[in-house]
Amino acid sequence: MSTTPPITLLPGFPDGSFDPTCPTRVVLDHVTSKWGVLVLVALDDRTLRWGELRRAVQGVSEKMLAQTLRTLEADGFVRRESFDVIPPHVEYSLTPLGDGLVAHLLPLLRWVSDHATAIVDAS
Amino acid sequence: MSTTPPITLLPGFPDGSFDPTCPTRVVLDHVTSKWGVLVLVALDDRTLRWGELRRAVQGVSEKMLAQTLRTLEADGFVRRESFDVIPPHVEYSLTPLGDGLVAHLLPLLRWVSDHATAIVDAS
DNA sequence: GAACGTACCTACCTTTTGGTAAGTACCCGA
DNA sequence: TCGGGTACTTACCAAAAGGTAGGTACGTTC
Repeated sequence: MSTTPPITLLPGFPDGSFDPTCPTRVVLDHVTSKWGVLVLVALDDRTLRWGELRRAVQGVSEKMLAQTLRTLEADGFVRRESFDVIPPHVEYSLTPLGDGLVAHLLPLLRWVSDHATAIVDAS
Repeated sequence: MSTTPPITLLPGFPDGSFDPTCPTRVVLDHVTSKWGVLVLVALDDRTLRWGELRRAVQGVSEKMLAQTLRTLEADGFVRRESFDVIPPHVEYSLTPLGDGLVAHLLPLLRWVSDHATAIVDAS
């Protein structure tokens, strides 16, 4: 009660999701990075090659796609399978962990997609 | 079939959520901005004052909190109520639209929170 | 009367993010 | 042999994001 009131953390998240050093923050930043959501949702229920991903996630640069994929792969959301053939062939898909994440991202993106026009028009 | 194959857009999102100029992208960027998710979830089911929000969303600077709140208010997710008293008193809460959004953000944050430690440890 | 709390805003500077363009290595079709 | 397609990486630069520190205005408390 003396310096800063110890009252306000966050109900329902007693584990410290709101602590800046918490792993939740790190993972949340990866997922909600500029291209994270789009790449993950693009891979929902299907396997795509590098070039297909680029065309699916319109506007992403090669550099950003590579960086995003590396992060998501390191987190265990995306599986990269490389076939050692002469014109390179690489396939990207979701891991079971990625499936679990995307199950929550899809309804979110759907909701945003449904309301976006009204929201932008109003502001 | 001639230049770039017209095959790959995104199934389930024929409206153009993956077009860089689409409103969905704009709103998604606001919501998934560094502090957007945290601020929105902090306001779930309760009204907070400026100072309470700062303490709740640990690590946010005043500048960023103000900027985030202005964006979310302009989008119609957050309501700002200012009482014209001499020590300033301002309350922030979710609008019905904000409620709808947070309904999807909560399970996402819960999932991330539940898996974050394992994910970070593995990478 | 000095400090503190309220809710901000502004200028300045640094850090991070992201885009562009080029390069790599190999093969295939024209 | 020239260009195109495959899947990237790297260097360089611009833009955006974000932090710090200060200021504002007023009243209450010490």
